[in-house]
Amino acid sequence: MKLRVATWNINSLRLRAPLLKHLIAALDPDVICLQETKVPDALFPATVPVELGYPHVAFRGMKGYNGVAILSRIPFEVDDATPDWCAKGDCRHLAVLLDTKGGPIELHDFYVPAGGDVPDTRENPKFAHKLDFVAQATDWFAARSGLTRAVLVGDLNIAPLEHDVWSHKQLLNVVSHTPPETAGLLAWQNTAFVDAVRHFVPPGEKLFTWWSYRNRDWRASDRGRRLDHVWVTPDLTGALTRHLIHKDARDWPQTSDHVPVCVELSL
DNA sequence: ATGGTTGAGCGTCAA
Repeated sequence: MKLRVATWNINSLRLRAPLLKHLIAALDPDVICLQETKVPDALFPATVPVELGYPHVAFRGMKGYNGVAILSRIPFEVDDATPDWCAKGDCRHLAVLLDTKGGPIELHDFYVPAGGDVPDTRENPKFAHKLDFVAQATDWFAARSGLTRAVLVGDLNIAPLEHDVWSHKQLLNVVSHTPPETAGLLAWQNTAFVDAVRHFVPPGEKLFTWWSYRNRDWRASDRGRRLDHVWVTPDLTGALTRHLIHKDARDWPQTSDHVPVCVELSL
C-alpha cells in the first residue's frame, strides 16, 4: 500500500482551514500532521477534517500558542504515554499508531520551540527551553533502541545542514542554525532515524520549507530555511518512493510562512 | 545594524 504523510505548520488552524483543500488537491496525503494550530481542544473545528475526508483525528491544543493535530484517512490509535516535554504542558507533540497493512506505523508529530531571538541560554530562557526540549527528545528516543516502522515529522525549528539555510555563514549565530541546535538535532535524528527528504535531495543542494513574512518578495530574495522535516527509521528507507516540498503554497492567499512537506512510502 | 510581517486577541507576546 501507498502511504503519504504530509506535515505543515499551518499557523492557526481556524484561520487557514480553507487552505487545507489546496494542500489535499496538491499532495493527496493519507495523513496530515499540523503544527501551530493555535486552538484549544474545546474549540477544535471538528467538522473540518471530516468534510475533507479525514475522519480520524487527534489534537492537542491550547489558547493562543502551539498546538498539534493529526488528520488521517487511515484509522489510528493515540499513544497517551508520551512525555510532557520540559514539564510545560505546552502541546508540542502527538504520537499515533497507524493501522497499516504489515503492522502499525508509529507516527510522531512535533512542534519544537522556536527559541526566541538570542542564542544564549543564560540570557534567553526560550533558547534554553529549545535545547532542553531537543535533549529530552534525544534521550527519550535513545532509550527506545531498535525502533522500527516509525515516522517522525514536524516543525523542528532547526535547519541542520549547511544548505538548509540560504547562507550558512550569515546564519551561524542566528537561532535555528547555531551549532548547539544543529548538533542537537542531528543527535536526536541519529538515535533512530534517517532524514527522509535528504534521502532524495543531495546535501549540496539548497532546500527550504520556510520563508519569513518579513520579505517583500519571498521568492526573489529566497532567504529560506529548512525547518520542517520528515524522518523515518532505517528499515523504511527502502520503502521511500517520493518527496514533495510544496513551495507554491507560499503564494496561497493569506498563507503560512511554512510550506507543506510530504513523503510517500510504498509499504 | 536595523527593520521588516503575521496571529491571537486586545496587553503585548511569540514567531
